[in-house]
Amino acid sequence: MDPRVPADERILQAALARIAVDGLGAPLRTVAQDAGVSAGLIIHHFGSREKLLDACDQRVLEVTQQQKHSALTGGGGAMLAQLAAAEEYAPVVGYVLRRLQAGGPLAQRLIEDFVAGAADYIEEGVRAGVISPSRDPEARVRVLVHMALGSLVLQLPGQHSPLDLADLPRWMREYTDSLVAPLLELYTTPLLTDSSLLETYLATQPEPAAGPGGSAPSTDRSTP
Amino acid sequence: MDPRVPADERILQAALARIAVDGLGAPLRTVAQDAGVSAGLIIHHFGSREKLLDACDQRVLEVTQQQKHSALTGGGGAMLAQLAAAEEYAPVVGYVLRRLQAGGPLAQRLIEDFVAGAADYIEEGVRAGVISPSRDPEARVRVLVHMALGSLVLQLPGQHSPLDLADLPRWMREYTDSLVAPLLELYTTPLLTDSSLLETYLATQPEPAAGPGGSAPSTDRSTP
DNA sequence: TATCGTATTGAACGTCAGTTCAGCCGTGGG
DNA sequence: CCCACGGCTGAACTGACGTTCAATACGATA
Repeated sequence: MDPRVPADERILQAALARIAVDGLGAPLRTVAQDAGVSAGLIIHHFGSREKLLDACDQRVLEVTQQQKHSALTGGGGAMLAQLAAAEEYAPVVGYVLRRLQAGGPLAQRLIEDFVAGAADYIEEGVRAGVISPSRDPEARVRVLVHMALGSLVLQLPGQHSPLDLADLPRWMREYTDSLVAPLLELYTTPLLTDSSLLETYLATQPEPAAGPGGSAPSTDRSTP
Repeated sequence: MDPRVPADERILQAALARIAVDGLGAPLRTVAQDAGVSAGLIIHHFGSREKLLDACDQRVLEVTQQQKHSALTGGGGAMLAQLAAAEEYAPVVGYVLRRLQAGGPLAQRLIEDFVAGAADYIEEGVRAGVISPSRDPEARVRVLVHMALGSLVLQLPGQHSPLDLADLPRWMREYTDSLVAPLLELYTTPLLTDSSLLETYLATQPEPAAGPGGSAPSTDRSTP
């Protein structure tokens, strides 16, 4: 790899790409080889494997924060698709997908970020009159984002099958394309012909919670 | 564990439960301890760790096949919730969630099974008049199931955080409950106020594919 | 030039996990 | 009674991986 960029940066990028391809749990030595350095140097710069992953997480958050204004067209995952289209970001997107797949704190954090971003976008749509208002906008956005990201994660190859980074943009585009038609139909024509289900359900439920957190389940992630 | 049931069966059940709790990659020795046998005996009976997982997969398929007629109320994941409610099945459900999380062939297979099951259920709803017909029923079911299962998988704890089996029924119920209100709204009131998006999109697309496989992307799982 | 600190390496270490293997033990048949 | 055999164990082997460490190369500084 290009030795003009400092070793620690090379290591970070190699780690993002390698983990995107091989999944979390990619061996340190593999990352080292990709970066053209020894395994010991990674420890020297980052302290431990864990810390290296922390640095990757940090980098990811920087990139996604800076891209926050991106559109969430189509249900949520399209921001990722859009990012992945700029091929320099493919490693970051692949890493994000692997993180979402693996679960854990960063996954939750990223999901919340996506929810927040989508909330703004959806609200705009509501103001513009192209999206229906909701009784519980927070809960609705949460559901939409969970479904969009979740269905994307389900398409990932196994944790030990490689993810082809060069092919990632095409792959994501292909999948999101396959979703557009049924999603548009689903979001245009009501799935349920009878609104009595909703009404009777609402009749038995209290008003949607007003405070932050909405109707999400317990946030205790330790014993779900 | 009860020594009246044969050792190989005890091992299988221990493996299902332990993997549900600790994720795939739970050490053989841990499973062995749970089953009250030595690690060597697992190899003796199943040949290798890989083969043991194959046996678990087989067992899962038997259980889900036999439960195929279950309802998919609420969007798809509810079959799992229903199964998990019968606490003897909690290990199987946990194992399925771990498998879906990890991706790979069994995950794809299970998803396809769920799609098939949901297709029947949805079709019934359409005939009964409570669910709108679709231009592309297969694609619609696929999207619904992917979204339902995907959002569920996203809620799982990290692969190395334990999943509390005893709490699984309550946990799943809590999550699906939190989905009911926004989902009912989403499926009763059109999200998009204007059908022109759908119409203009359909105008640029050919008829939905008629053959099996629908509008799914390439089925090549090796290099997505 | 001498020196010091930083970057970097390659070998070695400890651990963990899957697998192998030699043997033990109880049971049923000769 | 003896023995063979299948279930079963525990120790040992092997490979992978994170981490440590002593040694080296290099560049800045006095």
